[in-house]
Amino acid sequence: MSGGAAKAQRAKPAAAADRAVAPSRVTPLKPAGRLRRRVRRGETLFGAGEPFATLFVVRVGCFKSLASSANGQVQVTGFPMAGDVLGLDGIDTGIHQCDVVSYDNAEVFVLPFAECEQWARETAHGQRMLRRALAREITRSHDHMLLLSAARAEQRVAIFLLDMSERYRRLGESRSSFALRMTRQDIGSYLGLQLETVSRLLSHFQREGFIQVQGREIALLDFQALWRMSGRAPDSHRPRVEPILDPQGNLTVVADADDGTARM
Amino acid sequence: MSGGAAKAQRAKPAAAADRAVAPSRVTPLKPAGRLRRRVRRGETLFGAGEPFATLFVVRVGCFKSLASSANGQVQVTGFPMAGDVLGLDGIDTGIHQCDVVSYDNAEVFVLPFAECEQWARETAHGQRMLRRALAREITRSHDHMLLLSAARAEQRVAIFLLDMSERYRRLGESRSSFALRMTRQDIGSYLGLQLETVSRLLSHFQREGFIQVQGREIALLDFQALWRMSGRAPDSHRPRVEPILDPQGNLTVVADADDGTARM
DNA sequence: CGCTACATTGATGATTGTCAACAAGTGTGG
DNA sequence: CCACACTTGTTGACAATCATCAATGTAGCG
Repeated sequence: MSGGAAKAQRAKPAAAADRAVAPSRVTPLKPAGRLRRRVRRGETLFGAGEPFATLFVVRVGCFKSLASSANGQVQVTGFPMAGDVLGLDGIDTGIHQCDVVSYDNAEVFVLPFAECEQWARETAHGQRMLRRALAREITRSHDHMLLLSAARAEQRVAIFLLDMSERYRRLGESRSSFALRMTRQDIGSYLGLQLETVSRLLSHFQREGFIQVQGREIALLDFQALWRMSGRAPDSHRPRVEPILDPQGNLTVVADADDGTARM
Repeated sequence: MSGGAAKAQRAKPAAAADRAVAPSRVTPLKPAGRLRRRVRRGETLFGAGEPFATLFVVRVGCFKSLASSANGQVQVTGFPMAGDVLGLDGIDTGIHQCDVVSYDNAEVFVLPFAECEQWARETAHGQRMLRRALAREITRSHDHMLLLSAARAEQRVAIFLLDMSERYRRLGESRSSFALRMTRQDIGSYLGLQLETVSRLLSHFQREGFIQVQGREIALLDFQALWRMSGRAPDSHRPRVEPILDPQGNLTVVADADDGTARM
């Protein structure tokens, strides 16, 4: 289905390739930025074991990424949303290590990895982008490992809520009222908890007046209390990250003034 | 001390740089491979918050890497040993996110990141090496996250023992008898357990006859039983990784036949 | 409307953390 | 050489957190 749509778009890279230089400093990424793929609710963008060929950048929608161990257990490792890069896990071995499944009818940019490599080789900015995407994934993992090994259930859920809030805020939506896309089970898997524990703690937070819950509709009422529960400082800002999407949802690159080889 | 030694070696990159082409297919990496740094027992190779300038490859010794969260809690994220790459966590932000501390009197290769970047830009192999080092870190993290969120204490310890065994084997040492370098507390931190739990389970495995423990001296007696405890399949081999050190402990690169730009 | 997936809540127990005491090993200084 | 402090490791008793099992409620969807 949408796999067919993707194929149809993949069939015309040459056509996209001959749009040559763009003069502005911030330019849409070409030709890769032209390739898009729609992913329908519940559909798998790529699966573990499949050969790795392209990276993706989420344009709209929310996904879950699943890491599965040899013995067959599965864990949600993240909830990629607009602006996040997908597929990095395949770079090492050439085989995807994760499943990525869409919660919504989503749309992603398709970045054939061969082009990414060339872009990285030819431009300092491309190199930096790719490398940072990888490194950020590492620090993200470390943060999550800390949560999984040290934080208590109450903290985990509070951190999850604050994290989602912050991500929605960055996407220009409300930070205090949003609809979660994922089930309690997926949240639990992500946080290393059982779904019942997640449900109980959400109810608990609601009784305390910190949040309001109605199924997947969440309203954060008392950020200070949530920060207190989370055991973190409210000002524990991650270093600022240059967004990969412009406000219109287009893939952008910042051309380097000092980069003579940047001629894509 | 060892910082001084490193500085003295850093002072002569030009001298090393003019050794031109090596004819063999496997060549020592130059000039970066010439730079080494000694790290003494208990010394910090680099610390979180320090500016990132170089990558390291462990030549001899065993380290622990520590991730610390904003609220001050610390977790051991790994036990880097010979052949492992250190410092990748600094690439994203330019600031190290981890502390890395040596258990032994160790020695590392110093790879100034500017040179790594150039190497990556100029050679396909360099690019691949760097990217794979990053991506491998990601899959390693995912594996560990699975362990932290799903495995029970018994499984974690069994997995830890089998993992250490496999790593010693790859370094050419015995896979069934080795001396751990780290304390029970560090093992516990790494596995998301209390030190008492680690100690108890080691004792338990010994009573069952799976292993023999004498402080940090470990002998694995029944691999099959350990695999059973671990809940994993014995054949769950990670895809083979080209080693970064040759048997003599020198840093090596494999020259690409198909890489015209590989002229370092 | 009924099926199905998802969510909530309660009761119970297992796993593991916490606290505490003690043993063994190591290094230091008198 | 011994006494001493200090770190590390072991083991036990107990408590707390969270998983498990089970029942019920609710919302979406053909």
